[in-house]
Amino acid sequence: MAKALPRNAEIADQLDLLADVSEILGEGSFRVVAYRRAATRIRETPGPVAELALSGRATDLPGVGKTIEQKVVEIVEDGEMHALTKRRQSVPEGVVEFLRLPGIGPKTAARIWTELGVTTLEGLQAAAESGRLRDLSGLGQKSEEKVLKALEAGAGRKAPAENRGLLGMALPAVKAIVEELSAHPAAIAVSEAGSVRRRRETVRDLDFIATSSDAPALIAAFCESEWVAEVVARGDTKAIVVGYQGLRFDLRVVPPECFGNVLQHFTGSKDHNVALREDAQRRGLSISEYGVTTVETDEVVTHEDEEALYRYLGYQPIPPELRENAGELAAARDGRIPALVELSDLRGETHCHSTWSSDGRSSIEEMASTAKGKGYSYLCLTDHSHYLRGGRLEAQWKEIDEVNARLKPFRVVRGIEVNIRADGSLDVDDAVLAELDWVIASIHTAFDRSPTERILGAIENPHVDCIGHLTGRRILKRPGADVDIEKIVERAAETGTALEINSQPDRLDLRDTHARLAGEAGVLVPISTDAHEVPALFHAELGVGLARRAWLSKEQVLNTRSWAQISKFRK
DNA sequence: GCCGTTTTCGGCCCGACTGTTTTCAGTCG
Repeated sequence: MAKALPRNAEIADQLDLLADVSEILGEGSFRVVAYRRAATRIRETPGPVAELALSGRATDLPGVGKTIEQKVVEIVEDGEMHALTKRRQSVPEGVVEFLRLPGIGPKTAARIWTELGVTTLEGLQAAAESGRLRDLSGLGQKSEEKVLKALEAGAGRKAPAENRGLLGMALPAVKAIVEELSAHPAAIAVSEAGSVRRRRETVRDLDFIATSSDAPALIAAFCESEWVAEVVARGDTKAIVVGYQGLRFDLRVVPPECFGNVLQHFTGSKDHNVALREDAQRRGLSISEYGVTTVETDEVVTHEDEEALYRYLGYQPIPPELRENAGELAAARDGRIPALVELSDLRGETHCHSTWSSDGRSSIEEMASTAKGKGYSYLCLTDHSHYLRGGRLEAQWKEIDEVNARLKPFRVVRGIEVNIRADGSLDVDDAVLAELDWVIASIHTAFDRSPTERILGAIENPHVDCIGHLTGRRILKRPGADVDIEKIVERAAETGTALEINSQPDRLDLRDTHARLAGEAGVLVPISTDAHEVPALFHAELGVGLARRAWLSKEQVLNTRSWAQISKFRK
């Protein structure tokens, strides 16, 4: 068997570590920024970057030049990045962990190491407790307290991802707060901001921007809401509170004339803003949250809304979901931002369950009438295959027919979710699959046993219409199968097999970069909920957010079509 | 180390906050 190529995440981690270590060693900061930028780009690339590097095409990625490409090749050919190996020999491992503590950056970490001789988190704790940390100029008692507090909370050892929550958990709260603040008499405009507005799959702090006729009154309403468990900070124009679910909410009230500038700034992403500002700077403009300054004349222009701001800077307005510095600025400059799919474009559900699956909690009729109430015209009922053996499939069809008779012209489609076994076979015979109107094939077990080959096998089956939750990941819990996304997308496109965006809050699978690749290849991507009960049908909104992050338009999303149109698309 | 609708060399986002300081470096988002 050929040597496995390093995953993009591993390459990116090594570059980030190289950046950390280099920074502690006091090396040129622009090189450090370059390492980090390349790491982010590589982490967000859907296909294997190692393969690109080997064929000399990694330099096509923005932020990756000849030198970094060579470093990737080193990982493949020598099993290590030499620059990293060399620097790690001079910097103790524990010193890198100092960087994760609040208030400690590379300069401070280096001084704790070289001036105090402390090289471990335990040593750092001891130094802080015995008051030796304040021996360093610039550090005092408060610094010691902050370090101790963070260490006691387990910081340093914890991966940053563990502090994040699912978008699906935060979004309902965010929408409720926007609604509540908007209804306040002192509110003029209220918007969500930050990563939740970009619909990132996980979020940490939740940001709101508002304009108001009476800022302190709006701040007061925010801080005194009944869902607030703790007020962390409260001023006249800014407040931070923590809700009972443990989420942190941050409200800023700003003057109406610069609402667009502030909202743009706090929506991010950081990388998008940096790239936007660099681009502007080359044209003699300086951008901040307060406005756009023409450097030569010192003239400042502010904007009440974001669209006007982007137009002033020479771009098409860029939807928040695209602001990740992944090509959106060049596209917006050339007028190539697509019209992204919207929730209201969906016309049906393509993956859901009922009480016919033992983990389902709602009846067929409950699911169907809810879908109908949402304005859908069809719902593919795709109960798990193993609950439909021994005549149960026919019995289920009888119930479907009865429901259809009652809900006409709404249609419940006879579908199934078949399991792709560990050996790659499907757990339902082809003869049975041939009788169904919609077949989803999914991996549910043995994610590490040749997942790519098993999925490709399912794609080749003439009865399989769609692959369910491609990688099987559970966000913040398990990483999902390491699939060869390019190969899968290619065969899916050639065979006319759909690849779903599964909207379950902890799945969101295809993930954004994979869905973007699928869309570019011409694969039709349904946005499904995989709902096992009525309320989960409303998770479609999360899938739509993901599809928008993947640059997908209405035309690229399968279930923006009628069932008659989809029937024609089937193999 | 990367990059170019002024550049293949000489640039590289912007401002707030913190803790420690009498003017600022480091950190953070």
